[in-house]
Amino acid sequence: MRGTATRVASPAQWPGEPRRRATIRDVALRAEVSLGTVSNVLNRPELVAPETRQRVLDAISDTGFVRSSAAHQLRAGKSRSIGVVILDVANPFFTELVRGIEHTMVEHGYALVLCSTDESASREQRYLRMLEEHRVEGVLATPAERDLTPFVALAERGVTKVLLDRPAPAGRLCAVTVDDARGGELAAAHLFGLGHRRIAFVNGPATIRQCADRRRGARRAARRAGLDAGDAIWEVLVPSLTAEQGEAASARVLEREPRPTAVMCANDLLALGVLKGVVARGLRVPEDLALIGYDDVAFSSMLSPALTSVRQPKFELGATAAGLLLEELSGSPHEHRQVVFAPELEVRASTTGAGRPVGQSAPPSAAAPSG
Amino acid sequence: MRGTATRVASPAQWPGEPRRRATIRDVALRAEVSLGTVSNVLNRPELVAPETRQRVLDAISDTGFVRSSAAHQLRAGKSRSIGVVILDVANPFFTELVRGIEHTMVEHGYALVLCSTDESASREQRYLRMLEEHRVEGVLATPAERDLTPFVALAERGVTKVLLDRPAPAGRLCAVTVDDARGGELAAAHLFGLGHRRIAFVNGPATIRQCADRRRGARRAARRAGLDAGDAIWEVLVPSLTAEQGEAASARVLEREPRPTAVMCANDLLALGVLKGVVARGLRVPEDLALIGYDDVAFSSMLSPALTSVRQPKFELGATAAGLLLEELSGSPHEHRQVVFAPELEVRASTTGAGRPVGQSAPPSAAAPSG
DNA sequence: GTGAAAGCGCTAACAT
DNA sequence: ATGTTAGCGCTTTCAC
Repeated sequence: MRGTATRVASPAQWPGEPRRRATIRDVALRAEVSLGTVSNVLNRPELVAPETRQRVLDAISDTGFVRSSAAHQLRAGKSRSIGVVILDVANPFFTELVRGIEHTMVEHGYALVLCSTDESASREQRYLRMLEEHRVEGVLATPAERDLTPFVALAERGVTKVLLDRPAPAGRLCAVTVDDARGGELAAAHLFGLGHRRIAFVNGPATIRQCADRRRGARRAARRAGLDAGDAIWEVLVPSLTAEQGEAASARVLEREPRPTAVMCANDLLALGVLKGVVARGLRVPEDLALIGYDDVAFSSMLSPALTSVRQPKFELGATAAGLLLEELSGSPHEHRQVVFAPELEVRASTTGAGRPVGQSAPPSAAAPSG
Repeated sequence: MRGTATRVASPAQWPGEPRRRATIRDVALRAEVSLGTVSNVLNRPELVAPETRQRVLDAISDTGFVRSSAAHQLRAGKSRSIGVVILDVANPFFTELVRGIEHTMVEHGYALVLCSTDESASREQRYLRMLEEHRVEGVLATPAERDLTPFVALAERGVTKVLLDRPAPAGRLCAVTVDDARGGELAAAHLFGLGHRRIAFVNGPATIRQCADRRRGARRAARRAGLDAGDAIWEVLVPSLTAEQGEAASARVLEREPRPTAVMCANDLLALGVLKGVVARGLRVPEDLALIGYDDVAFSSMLSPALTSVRQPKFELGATAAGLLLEELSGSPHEHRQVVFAPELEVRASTTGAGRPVGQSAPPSAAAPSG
């Protein structure tokens, strides 16, 4: 007789009991079918008779059954998850990137495990280990160190990997980057085009690839403008790319004789600090000093004056990286590729004065400062 | 004979072969010990003779063995991971919170699965499902909707849970919040204390609890200052808490007759927008209009003038939530608790004019505007 | 269309 | 100190 359960698969548990989670077996018992049938309802419902299927579905909701992804993964061999290793969750550049990644991965049914290393190699190490234990199918990462061996090693142990914002050793890995030299060139060329001839470049250490590349681009722009890079660009080094460092650097910039007519910063945070320092000294931007940032983070357009900046396609960067990973995971014949995005110059009032504040006519374009 | 392997546990796999991952069994074969011994080396090394242990360790590194957390979890019944569900990864408030959580959880050997819902109930639903499938031991979450039933349901299915920045139904769940009414009161009281009598409050919809609470606090401050809340505080409603909305609101604020002497914003982004709009119209902050934000996000102190704001202890909020979760997970007798943090007023130049720019003497405190 | 059974990689209790 | 063994919850042939 159907109605007589031989074993209790009770969803209404004994109160006080630490309630065991329902398994596929409990569902089978309650629906009075076999274990395999429940699995079929879960994975290939079309194989199961509608009536049976419904009974199983009811049993599932009655018991509050939720499949165990551990058991699933163990049996099926795939975790349907990927690891994302970034340098800093608190940095808007990376969070935009993550959104891009999430957008495409979630669509394909993958879960993201996000790891923020705070640029520490040991934290990175721990996280990579954890991701490997979780058998993530792939990893998207911005390496904390120059040395890529841990990543190449991981790749050789069979974990598919795509590098973010970091070129890979040719042919060994896929990578998605932005052309930072081009970005530096865009920024500097913009300033030279406006007539500036003495530019301060507030930059981070050359050990950071992005900083080195942007510097290279800026110097290229100088040469292309027929200038001597050493004369036209005066580099002010800061240890880290923060607003505090920018403010400190502004003092050094303004003391310099002859005073630079423009400041170019390695990122928007530095520019924010410079802006604060400059304004505090009673100088006007861009009339007394033009200012340009890098990254075009969300608040840049809202500053007064709005900050000219170089935009990186952060969301697309993430989405593309995810796409490459999916391609590689799909198993279709795959050649490691590097995708390089082009940065874009976003011109605003901090260099041209041409911002158009609401309800007030735009001031005339600032005259090019005398060389 | 030891040296004669009966089966190949070769780490040097056949090239072209999709290389199977080494299992504990491969390690045992290579180290010529039993499966259980390898497990012991992994989990209770003190039980294994040093010499044997070393042989196993060598075999582990030779084979590139990495334990499968799926199998581990299946057997051991614990996933050593928790889920963190936030509204928006791109919001600095949440990323600081996450850092706080990560800080304490990683110390205790837990992995974090971060989920950003973008305030969508359906995404939240999907994520909760996924977390449950992963058998996370607990969930820290900021619910996307007012309705907490999905969370309470989850809790009743045995997943430990702590609510973030959201009070819980009494005794049903743990929760960690900041006293937003108090924060609103602090901000408004500060302005009243400076002599302001006509304050514009740029606020989001009352359906957002934080907005409603901050409003309530502001009105309480008015009453405590012996003022009529309706006269002293003029609310300007915006649909979302963004800089764009702040800029738009600034126009409305300035058109009002008599013009308010101060603006209080429901968050720093709104304040940033207001600042931009106000400056664009040629008004000075705080001389013509004082401005105060909420959240004290990173860039606020770097604005010109530096923004007075109400700080929320974001990191501690996260760390405390993680602590509550750990306590509950530890199985020790536990009563659901609500921890309420006190916000703090961070006074800067945008209300007092007393900022002290580097290398320049501080201007005298702005005189209180006439009532 | 449904059920029985093998086994994914690991842990822990027990035997030696 | 080391080996043997029974599952954890699930998927997936393969019979029926």
